Parts: sequence; C-alpha cells; structure tokens
Amino acid sequence: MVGMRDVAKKAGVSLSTVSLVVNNTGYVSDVMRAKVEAAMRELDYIPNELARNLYHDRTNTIGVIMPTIVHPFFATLTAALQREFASRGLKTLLCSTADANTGEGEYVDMLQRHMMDGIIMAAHTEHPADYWTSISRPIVAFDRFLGAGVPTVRSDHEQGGRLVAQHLIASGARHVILAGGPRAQFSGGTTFPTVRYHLTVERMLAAAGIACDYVEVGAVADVTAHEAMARRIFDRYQGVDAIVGADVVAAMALQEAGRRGLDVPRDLQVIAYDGTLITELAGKRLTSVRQDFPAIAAALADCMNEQIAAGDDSGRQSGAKRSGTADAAAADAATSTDAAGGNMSDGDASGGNAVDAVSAGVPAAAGSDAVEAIGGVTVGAGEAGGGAENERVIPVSFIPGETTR
Amino acid sequence: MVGMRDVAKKAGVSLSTVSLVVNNTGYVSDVMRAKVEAAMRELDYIPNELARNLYHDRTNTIGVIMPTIVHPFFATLTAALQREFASRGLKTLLCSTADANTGEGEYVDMLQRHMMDGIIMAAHTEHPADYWTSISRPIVAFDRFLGAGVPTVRSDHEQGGRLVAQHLIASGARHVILAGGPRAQFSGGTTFPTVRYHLTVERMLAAAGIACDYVEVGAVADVTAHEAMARRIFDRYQGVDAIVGADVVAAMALQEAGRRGLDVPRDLQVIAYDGTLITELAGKRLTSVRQDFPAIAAALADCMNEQIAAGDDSGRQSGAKRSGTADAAAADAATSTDAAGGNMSDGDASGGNAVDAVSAGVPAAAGSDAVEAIGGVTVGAGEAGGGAENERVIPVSFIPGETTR
DNA sequence: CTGAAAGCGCTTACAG
DNA sequence: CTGAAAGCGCTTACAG
Repeated sequence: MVGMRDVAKKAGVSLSTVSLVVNNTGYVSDVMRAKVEAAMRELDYIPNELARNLYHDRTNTIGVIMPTIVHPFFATLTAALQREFASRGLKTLLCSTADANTGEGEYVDMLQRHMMDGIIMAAHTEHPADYWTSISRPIVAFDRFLGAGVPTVRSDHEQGGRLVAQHLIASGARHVILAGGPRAQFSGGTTFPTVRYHLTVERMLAAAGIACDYVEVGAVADVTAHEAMARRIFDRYQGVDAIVGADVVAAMALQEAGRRGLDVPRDLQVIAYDGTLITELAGKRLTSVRQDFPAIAAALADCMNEQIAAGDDSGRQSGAKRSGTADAAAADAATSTDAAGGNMSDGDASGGNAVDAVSAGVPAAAGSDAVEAIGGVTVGAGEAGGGAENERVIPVSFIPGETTR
Repeated sequence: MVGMRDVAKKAGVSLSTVSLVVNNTGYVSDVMRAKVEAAMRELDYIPNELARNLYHDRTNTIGVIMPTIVHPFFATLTAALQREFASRGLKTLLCSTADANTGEGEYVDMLQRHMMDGIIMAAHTEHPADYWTSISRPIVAFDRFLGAGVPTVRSDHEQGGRLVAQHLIASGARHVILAGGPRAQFSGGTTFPTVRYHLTVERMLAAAGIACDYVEVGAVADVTAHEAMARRIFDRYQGVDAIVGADVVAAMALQEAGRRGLDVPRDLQVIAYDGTLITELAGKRLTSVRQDFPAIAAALADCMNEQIAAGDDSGRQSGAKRSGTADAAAADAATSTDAAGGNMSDGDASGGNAVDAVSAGVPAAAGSDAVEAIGGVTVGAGEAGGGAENERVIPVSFIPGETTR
C-alpha cells in the first residue's frame, strides 16, 4: 500500500507538505504543489481515511436503527435519511434490529466505541430512559421519547388524527376500526407519541357520535400477522364501514375486503397512515395521510448535527483552531474525487451547518400550523412521556385516493 | 476520553497488558487480569475501535450499493445482506445511487480510502469493465457482470423463465406480455444476466405457439413510471391474457386491470417476478417467482469473504502470525459487550470462515438443479458478457397465488 | 507471564 | 512557505 511517506519521498518534500496538498489546507507554493501532485499521480496515491478518522475521532458515519427495512415505512425513512446524510457528507450505517436478531444494544456499543458519530433511533426499545440518558454520545430519536436530553423528531400526529377524523365525519362513516400497535404501549410512561393520533381520532369521532373500535396489529416487522388481523376485523365487527391503519395494514384490509365482495369505497372506506409506495400498489390507490419523509430526515439530520457539535465542545479543545481551517472549507461538495488527488478535506459537514446548529437551539415546531390548537381536542403531553421540549414536529398531509368517498 | 493509558496507569500495569486483557489474547495472570478489569470498570473504559481499525486496516464494514431501498426488491435484498453480514460480525453501509444523486463512483472512492472492506454492487453502472477490474479491492456483483475477476451472484433466471413459461403454457395463455428493463441493455456486451430469463420465456412460448410481446418499463427506481406503463399495455395490446413482470410492475398491472373491469385470473393472469412482500399486498395475492434472498445474501457474503481473504494475502505479510491468534478466537459471537470489558477481538469473521474461503475457490453452482439443462433452450453465456466462471447461481421457486389459473 | 518500544497512516501546532 | 516532531489510541513482535 502506497502511503503519504512514499509520496513525500518521491516528491522530495516532507510529510507535512504532502498532507497540506492532499487536504488543500494552508499555503503551499505552486512548485511544491506540482511536485507533490505529480508524485501522487505516479504512485496512484489514495489517502487512507482510517488514519484521519483516528486523529479526528470522527467517522462521518451515522447509524440508523430501524426494526426492518423490509417494511416500506422504514425503507422510505431510511432512504430519506441516507439521501439527507449523503448531501451533508455523512455515511449511513444500516442497523436493523428485527433483521439481525440483535437489539439496539450492539449498535449503541458501536457508537460508544466510536465506530459511528451518532445514532438515529427509530426502533422499539425496552431499555428505560436512564439507559438512554446515560449514553453521552449523539442520539436522536424518531417518533418516540427516549429520555430527557434525547431530542425527538416526529410527524404531527394530532394533525393526522384530525385530518382522518374530519374526513370520516364528513363522509358519513358510522363504524370505524382503528388498527394500530399494542394498546398497552400507549399508557403510562409510553415512549410512543403515536398515541396522540389515536386519541385525537377517538375523541373527535366520539364527539360526532361515530362508533370506533381499536384493533391491535402484530409487531411492525411481522407483515404476515396483518393478514390474520384483517380477517379478524371483518369476522368480529360486522357493520364496519371504515378502516384506518398503517399502509401495510390498510392494504391487507383492502385485499380482504375484496375477497369478501365488499365494494370499496361504497361499502367500506380505507385510509392508510404513512403514505409509502404501498398506497400506489394495493389494488386501488389508497387514500392516505402522508408523512413528510424528506422533512423528517432533514430535521433528524439537523438534530444530529447539533448533538455532534455539542459533543465536540465538551471534548478535547482542538476546536480553538477550527475556525482557522474554515477558509479552506470552500470546496464543500468536492468529496467525490476520482482516484487520487483532489480535495479530500472532511469536517466540512459540521462546519457548513454551523448556522443551523446555532439557530436551532430553541425547541422548534416545523410548520406553523403544527402548533395550532387541535379542534376542541386536548391531548395531554404528559401522558406521552413528557417530551414537549427538544422535540420537532413535522406536518402531515391528506392524500385522497380511490378508497374513500 | 478515557483511554488504555489511563487504565494501565490506574491498574499499575503496562499498556500491553491492558491490551491483552481487553482482547482476551495471550496469557495474563489472574491477578493482573483482575487489576486491569477493575480499573476498566472504575474508569468506564471503552476501547476505541478506530485505533484498532487503523492498525488492522479493517473496518469490518461492507458497502452495499443499491439503486434505492424504497424499491421493495432492493429493500429485501439489503435487509437480507444486513442480517447475513451482522451474523458474520460485519456492518452494512448503505450506499444508494438513486436516493443520493450520486453514482457508484463516490462509494468506490470510499472503498479505496479504506472506509469499507468491500462493496456489494447491485446497482446499474455505466462504468466499463476495465474500470471495475482496475479496482484492486474486494467487490462482488449481484445479478450483473462487471468484468473479469469480479465474482457474480444471481438467481437462476433460466429456471425462473422455465417456470413461468411452463405455467403459461399449461394454463392455456394465448397472448403474453413480458415487462422488463430497457431491451437495449440486453444486447451486445450486456451486464445483465436477466436477459436469460426473458430469452428463455420467449423461446419456450414461441415453441408453444403463444404470442409474446416485450414491454419496456422505466428505470427500476421510478415506481410511478410503472403506472403509465400498465395503462400502455392495456391500451396497445387488446387481447392480452397474461402479464409477467417484477412485483411492482405486476401490482400496477393488477390495479389497472381492476380499473378496466378485467377479472383476474379469468380474463388475465399476472405473474410477479421477485417475490417481495408486495405480492402479499397488491389487492390479490400475486403468483410469483420468488428469489431466494437469504441464499443470495449468504452467497454474496461468502464471495466477499473470499475476496477479502485474497486481498489479505497479497498485502502486508502480518498474516504469518494470524494463525497464532486463532486460539483466542473462540469467543465468536461475543461481539456485543455491554459497556466496558469483555471480549472485543475482531478478525474472527474471516478466521471463522476460513473453511468456506478455501473450499470455494472453485466456481460453484449453488443448488444442484441450477446446472440442469434448460428444457430444450440454450442461452449463450457469451451474449451476456462472458461471466460463466466466478459466478454463483441461486435457484428460484414458483409460488402460486390468486392471480393465475 | 510482563513491559518498553516501534508502528498503523495521517494531522497539526511549532520552529525555522 | 516548509520540515522535524509529537501524537491520535491501540497492537504486536521482541526482550526480559
């Protein structure tokens, strides 16, 4: 393997000069630079990122912990994150808890061992809050409260609930089935903000005198369980004329309705919650509440940046000279260099987003209508685990399809 | 950050002793070990993996290059890979070409800079064969020929074609539409083995006197394009009574058939190729040819191991003592240690699979019936880019659903 | 069985 | 503007 030393020798300069050229840092005379570049080219020199990682204590890699990306929801979220991170010069390490027969513990270990710069936590966890708060490394949660100090990003489920309920009321539904996760997860110190969506729907429907039953579906990863659940709904609740559930559940319900000769949307309305591509493939275009995956990913990445920046300050104070290298940080997007040579500087990711990191210290609700009052319904923040601060809420939207009236 | 040096100081021993304890390598007296372990616990010591990575020139990370994991096929494949790699102590870096607006070049760069140990290439590439062969680092291709020396894993598309054709013939189909990628990609020095599947179907149907038209669908990542394509099929080919295409395409065709009042399977049969969960959610359970994702992932991982092992030999010859550490490699699955302490040895992944690596030097066809003759049909290996050697072929299976007779 | 020493490949103050 | 030196945190022959 050809290293910097070889280049230096060949070019007849010192190691540091080569380093300066490679990183496009500081001042190097044109002659020197030319000599070094020629040597790099001749030797086919490619810098070893591992070495810089060690020095900087950074991998520029974020772990995303998902139950399973086989599930379209998490596939879509993961894809959005990967894209967002990539645009910020960060890599995405796929950490699947359901696919890998391993809990999140292993991934947290990796975080602690400095194999990643941070973790996005979007999977179920049985660890208590103090487990999460004791981890003094960057963690951002998606759609769940992990503990004080761990920022959360989620969709505006109250708004989602409102949109669903409003439609059901307006379309004259009389008996609605709400399908969702184990109800037990929603009580006490739940970590799931999703409860707000269900509560909102239930209260609004109740106020309108519409019957509403809650049905528990299996674990999110277990897609086949959804089929049995769809059958159960129709067997047990005869007069049902509307079903609301995650995309996959809605698709299953639609399929089962077809087998039973029900006309959708005349006899039965189906509303999908999520808005993945399943809504396009389910036999009919599913009416859905769409979560804004790009916005969610951007908010998660912003939070992550802040967490990482905060960690930098408390650590080794090499930050004094950080601003000094900023002048060389101009070549931002020039990360992809073919073979040797070129600009290989890193650290730009955090540098470039410094503005965001500063302005985002305040708990912000993205989207102005996210903070509006929930039409007559009040959902106690307390019952969802008390994460009102350090939480970012992303608006959703209602997309009419072929499965509602 | 507390480092090994701190532990050594606290325990009153040398750095190397701490290292031996941490890695559970070599012989350390019980007293020493106890002292070190106590110190580790008190200081909450967690080894920094970056440092060992630098020394070993290994990250234990494999990059998987996919067009987009929003597409269920690649989501399923990626999930299977992640699981397989995790079981071998390897991490999965998600490299998406469609989601990230970046070609595979950037990821190859990362491979060259030693940020990953290898790459699984499952996305489209416009780079010519000599680009790929010139990369002297581990690469394994999925379902495409990248160039001599780059091993390939793929499903047995001839078998898939046979299964599809046999069913169509037996069920009395008269006009079949085959939907697939741009036909141009299949001619000349194509990198797509999939051509074999299409050719097999076409020849068998032709021999049986059944009409068969080929329709090109948009890029794999563009799901919405599939809808327009479905419409086009029905508009243009009136008498169609069978459609064969990837899961997503089949689902779209089924949906469009419903809108046009066609009865599936009476008027129209639909066969999906892939077998992802889409087949369960498409309105009717899709009959499908299922690719064996776990087996594919295992084969890809095996190939990757071989590639990595081969690279080790040619590199720095520290391999002489590699067998010396084998006695300490007993604790194989003990990678996940909570907080400090415990066994943190790596290198087991390659060590443990040494047997595979050795026996797999021969080009092997996984699954015995994969090598059987293709019922009267011969597909020239040459027209698909000449990758007969260094190729592993995984059998598929035909799963009857509700969309065929 | 234990310790001092050199090194993994690169980066960065610090003198010149 | 350039070079010699120390260091990132850990690993491993090599002497004792």
